[in-house]
Amino acid sequence: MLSIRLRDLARQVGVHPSTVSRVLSGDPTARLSQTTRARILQLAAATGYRPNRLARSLKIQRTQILGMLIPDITNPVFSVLFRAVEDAAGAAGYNVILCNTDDSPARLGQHLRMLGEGHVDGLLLATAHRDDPFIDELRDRGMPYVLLNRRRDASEDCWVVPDDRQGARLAVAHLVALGHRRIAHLAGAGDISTTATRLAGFRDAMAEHGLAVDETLISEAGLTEAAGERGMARLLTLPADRLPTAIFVANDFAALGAVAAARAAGLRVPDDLSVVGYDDIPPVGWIEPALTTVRVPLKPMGRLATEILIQRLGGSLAPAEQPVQVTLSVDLVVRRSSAPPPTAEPSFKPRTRVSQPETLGSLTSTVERSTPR
Amino acid sequence: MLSIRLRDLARQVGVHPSTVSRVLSGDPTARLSQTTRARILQLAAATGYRPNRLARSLKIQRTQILGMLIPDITNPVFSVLFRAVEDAAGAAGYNVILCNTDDSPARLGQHLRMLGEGHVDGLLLATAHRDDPFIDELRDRGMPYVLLNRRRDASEDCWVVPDDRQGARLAVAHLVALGHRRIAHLAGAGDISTTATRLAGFRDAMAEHGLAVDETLISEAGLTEAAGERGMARLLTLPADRLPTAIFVANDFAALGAVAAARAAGLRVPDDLSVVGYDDIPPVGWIEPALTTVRVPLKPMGRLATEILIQRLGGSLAPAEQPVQVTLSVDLVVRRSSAPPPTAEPSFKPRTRVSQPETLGSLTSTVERSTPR
DNA sequence: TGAGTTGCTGCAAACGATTGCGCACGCTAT
DNA sequence: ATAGCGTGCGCAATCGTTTGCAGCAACTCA
Repeated sequence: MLSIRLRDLARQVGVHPSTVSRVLSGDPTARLSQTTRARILQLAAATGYRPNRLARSLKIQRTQILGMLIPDITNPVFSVLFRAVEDAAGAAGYNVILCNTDDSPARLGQHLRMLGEGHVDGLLLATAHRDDPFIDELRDRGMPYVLLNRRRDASEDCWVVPDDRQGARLAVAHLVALGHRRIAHLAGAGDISTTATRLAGFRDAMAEHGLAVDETLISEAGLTEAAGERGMARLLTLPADRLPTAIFVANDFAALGAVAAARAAGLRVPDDLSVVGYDDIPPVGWIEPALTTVRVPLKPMGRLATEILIQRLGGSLAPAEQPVQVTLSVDLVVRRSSAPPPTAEPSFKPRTRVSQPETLGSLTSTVERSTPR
Repeated sequence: MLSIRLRDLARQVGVHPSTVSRVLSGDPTARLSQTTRARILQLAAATGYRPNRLARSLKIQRTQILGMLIPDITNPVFSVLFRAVEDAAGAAGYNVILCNTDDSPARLGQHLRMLGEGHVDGLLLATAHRDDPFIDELRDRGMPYVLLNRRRDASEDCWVVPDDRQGARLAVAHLVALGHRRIAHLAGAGDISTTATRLAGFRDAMAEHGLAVDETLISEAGLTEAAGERGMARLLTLPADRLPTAIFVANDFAALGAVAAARAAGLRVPDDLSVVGYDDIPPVGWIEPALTTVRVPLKPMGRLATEILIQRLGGSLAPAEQPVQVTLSVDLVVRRSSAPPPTAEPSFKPRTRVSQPETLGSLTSTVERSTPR
């Protein structure tokens, strides 16, 4: 990249580099004659001069680059999240460096080290664990960041997360309304806020409906399709009278696995077993049966987190500022994987409206057309 | 990011900054006493010193950052591609800035301008059009780049693309072997190399099998689900005796749309209509019926392109070097969306082996288990 | 003893921008 | 005539590194 420099421009116009800099950066305090301004502008346009951002960044201590860490871009949850982040960042003149960690502390640390060496102004983190020590380090070094999707426990971090407690309640309320009583839950890792909250929400919702939680129906499986298969397979070893008639799964991938395992065991979905997933990634609308799931507002989350981060960067970086913590409402998308349980008559209250004063989110459910696509 | 500087370290140890720099960057030509070396290393570790990459980059004229441009990360084709790129880049010590263009020239130009201002060492482009003028500009400015997935016509660019001609032939050979004679094609845009080549390959393959191409069965639709629906709907307006019994679609998204439109018109897939897609994005293995499609080796493509780019960066940047141009073999994944045509008896040669001396790729097909997942 | 070699480190100029400060000029007011 | 002020621009330091070159001691060899 052999490029023309500020100095070259200045020499050609016959002025000092500082003058060119002032003209080009539109310094409002500078008093410049219209003639030199015009000559500089014209020559800059003619030569196609582009300032060297590297030098500029070094001087002004800002790169206009953000870093984003996610487990895996191949997962639609994160690709949608990133897309929203990149759009919002681009609109504000920022670029984004994206790093996949596979939730491995080693890769996380490695990326964080690279990013911490000065090339990024701030960080969007979608990889947080509930007690993540890496984030403390960032905080100590004064690197601005916002957590996305997952958050830490009792922290002073800024974050934007979905209302997972509400999501779990919507799912359970839906299944209960259909007539289910024995409801299982396939949980994710306990050290991740999203899945931990979904589990807690599940327990709460069961209690609110006066249903005892059978601990054998709760298992920590994981968030992959394979994990869902294993978790479901484990449940299916229970004696027939203790089998669940419905299952709420911590995310859509695992739900896909659960459906596969149930079918492999000869069960029909939703006739013999209702399945509710979480996230609403696009493919689950296409499969047979289309999955009932909790929709997480990924795009607004990504946009919001980015705007919060950028605002922090622009403003005073006083670390004493109040952290911004946002919980976004989710909603239930009812498709074809959920139905009344085999033996039961349909619930006498097919559309129960559960009171839940302490959550902000609405309890509305979206019902989608379920015609073949 | 209040950070300790090289100078601070030097002062504490009582040596000149240059000495510290030499120790820390492991300069092989420098002859340094073991004692100073040890003291510097120790203090650096103790203080957690991290060199400022920005300053370093400015000096050495390399940022260790790559840029990648793609239409949309939300499309699995590109998220898998990016994942492979990021892995390969990370292994070589590079970060990657990712930009979505939505195939819009405006956004492309905007991103290219930002990236061209000095923060990236090279570019991976998955957005090329067959006569892309933006790329000429890059070339003129001496910015190293490698095209990925799509390429330009008759150019001196480096690129890594799938063998789309072979892919189209595999698809057609498969359909012909099943007994199909009236085969339609839903094409993508003509100014993009992948889809243009798939169309050309389709024509060639039909000719090779002695089948006339009915031009009314070829339509340029687009690469989205909606485009596939529209394209299929258009075909379905043909009189019954001119309808195709099979359709080869330029990508999986459009194939999904085609399946939906066919069903909406009362056709069964594959009983009344066979559908073959392209790319093999993960969801098409989950849907009902699982889609027969051409698998593109996205991960190897991404890895290879990155390695080529990085090698160029490391070596002499002589622009006179021979461009590296790689075409990767694809293969056919036979699932459930393709079957013999309604009226015909199965082909007498169910597994024809077509000779195609001029392509390098093998003609093997992969047959997947098609049990419900 | 003196010239040449080797081992270690400092000096200072880059890289390409930004920016506080001050100088010189021309104008007005006293 | 001189002080005072506004305008337009140049000077030079700075951001935090890297690196070619020079210099100085101690040691080797004739």
